[in-house]
Amino acid sequence: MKTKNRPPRRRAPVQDTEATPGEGTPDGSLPNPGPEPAKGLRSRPARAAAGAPGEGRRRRPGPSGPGGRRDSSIQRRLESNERERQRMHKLNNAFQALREVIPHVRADKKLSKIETLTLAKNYIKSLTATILTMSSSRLPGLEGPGPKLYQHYQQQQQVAGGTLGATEAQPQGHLQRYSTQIHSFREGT
DNA sequence: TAGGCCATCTGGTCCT
DNA sequence: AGGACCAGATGGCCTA
Repeated sequence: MKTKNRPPRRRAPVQDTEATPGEGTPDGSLPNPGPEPAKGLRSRPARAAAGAPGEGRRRRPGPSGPGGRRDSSIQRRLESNERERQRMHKLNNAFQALREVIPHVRADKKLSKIETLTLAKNYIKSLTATILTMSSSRLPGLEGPGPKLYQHYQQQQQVAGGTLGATEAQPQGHLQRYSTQIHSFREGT
């Protein structure tokens, strides 16, 4: 298993190998805003540096076509890139916040995104199972939140799709699955 | 070196 | 119309 506690990386500022030095990239984070002859997709300098290996994999040119982009179009694209970056940063912040509330063993190792989501899902399920167990045991056989909660839970499980296995449909299954998963992460599998 | 994970760019589509 | 969202593509970093 690999560790994922790398320090946060930031992609090296794009320095267009094709762009004329001194042009564009006002903050270093922008790609070749220069007069790129608009292959539509050739904005990544590394791509060009790599000799455009995926010639056939290129996406088709944008609406502007092979004729090149106008300055206003480039400006809009750069603004869009910046918004997308901010959006992804927010998403990553949310992932980090989620990591911090999920109990897991490998405190020294950063959970990957997929691990975070998977653990969170099973953690929620295990908490749900715990609540159901506690509430139903407190008021056994009497009208109270317990039985209703459990009925509601079962309904939700059915609505969630019949794809759930028999074990999955039972509260105890979630606890077991979650603890098993934590254990597997600890083992690094 | 291969594979996993990630950041970023980009064009298309959906939504307000 | 403009921004948000999404998915594909690509390259960098890191570990086994």
